[in-house]
Amino acid sequence: MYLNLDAIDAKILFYLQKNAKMPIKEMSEYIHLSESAIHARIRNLEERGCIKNYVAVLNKSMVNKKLTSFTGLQLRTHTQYNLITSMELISKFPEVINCYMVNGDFDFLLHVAVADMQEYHSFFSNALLKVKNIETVKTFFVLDESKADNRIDLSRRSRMRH
Amino acid sequence: MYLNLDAIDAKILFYLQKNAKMPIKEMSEYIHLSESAIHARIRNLEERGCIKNYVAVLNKSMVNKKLTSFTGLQLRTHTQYNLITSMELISKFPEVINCYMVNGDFDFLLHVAVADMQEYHSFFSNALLKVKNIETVKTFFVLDESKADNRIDLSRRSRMRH
DNA sequence: TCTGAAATCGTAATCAC
DNA sequence: GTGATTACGATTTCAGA
Repeated sequence: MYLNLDAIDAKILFYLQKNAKMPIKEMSEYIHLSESAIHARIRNLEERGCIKNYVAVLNKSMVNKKLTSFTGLQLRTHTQYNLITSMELISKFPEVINCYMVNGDFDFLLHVAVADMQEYHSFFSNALLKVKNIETVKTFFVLDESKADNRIDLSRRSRMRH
Repeated sequence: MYLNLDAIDAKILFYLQKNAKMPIKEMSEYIHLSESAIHARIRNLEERGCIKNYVAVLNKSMVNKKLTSFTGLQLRTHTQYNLITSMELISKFPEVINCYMVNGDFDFLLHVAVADMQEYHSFFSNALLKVKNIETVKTFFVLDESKADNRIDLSRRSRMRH
C-alpha cells in the first residue's frame, strides 16, 4: 500500500524534489513549521521508503551529451527469455540512461543520451542492431524539453479544473 | 562548449549521481584522493554548471503513483504558435512529469505518472483530449523499468566493445 | 504531535604548506 | 594536490504546550 501523505508532507517533498540540500531552516520558514517538526517528518519519509534517494542531476550539455532520444524497439519473437535477456543487455549500454518495457507498438522504450549524431549512429549500428531478435527500431530525437525534472506533483489538485 | 572532465571528475560524478549525500570522506576512500581535493573538484563542477542541482527521488509506488506511461501526441496543424502554446499547457498538467518535443511520428512525448488506470482515464479524457489541435494520442504504459535512474555514464567506454 | 532551546556530532569550508 | 583547523548545519534530546 502507499503512504497517506498530508499537505505538509507534500510540501516537504515538493521542496526536496527541487533542492535536496535546502537547509531545514529555510524550509521551516516556507512551510511555517518548526525545524524539529520538519526534521522528524523528513526522517519519517526516508525511513518509510517514500524518498528513494538523493542524487545529483547533471547538465547534459556540459558533460558532452547534447543529443538525447527516445528509441522504441520491437522484438521479433516474444518469449519470456527473449524479453528478459534483451532488456538486461540493453540496460547495460552506456548510452541508455533509462530503459522501460512498455505495451503497444514497442517492447522497449529507451532514453538515450549521446554527444552528437555521429555517436548516435555508432550506438545504433554497433549496439542496437546487434541485439538478437530486433524487429524494428524507431527513434524520436528530443528537440526541446519543456519539462524534464522528473518531479512528481503531490498537491491534490483536481482534474476538474482543466 | 562542454567541460573536459578527467577520469577523477567522472568518478566523482558517478558517485554523486548515485548518492548526493555520500560523505566526502567515503568518496575520498573510493577514489584514493584527499578530502580537500575532492571537495575542491565538486565545488568546481558545481560552479561551472556541470552539476545542475541535487534532488530527492521519490518512490512512485509509495506516493500512490503506481501507473506510469509514455504518451505520444500528434497535433493537427503545426504552426509555431500551436506548438509552443500546446507545450506550455501540457507541461502544466500535474500528471505530466516530463514533456519532450520530438521529431518523428509524434510532436510531443509525455512521461505521465498517475495512481491507477481510472486516474489515467480521467487525465486522458479531461486533460489531454481537451488540448486544442490534438490529432492523435498513443499511450505506452510502462510494464517494467529495468533502468530508470537517469544516470549519465561518463566513463570513456568504447562502442567497439559491443 | 507540535514548539523552542540546548548540546552534540559530523561534515564542509578554509587555511597554510 | 595534502593535512590540520575552523565553522556551520544537521541531528538528538528535552521540557513543555
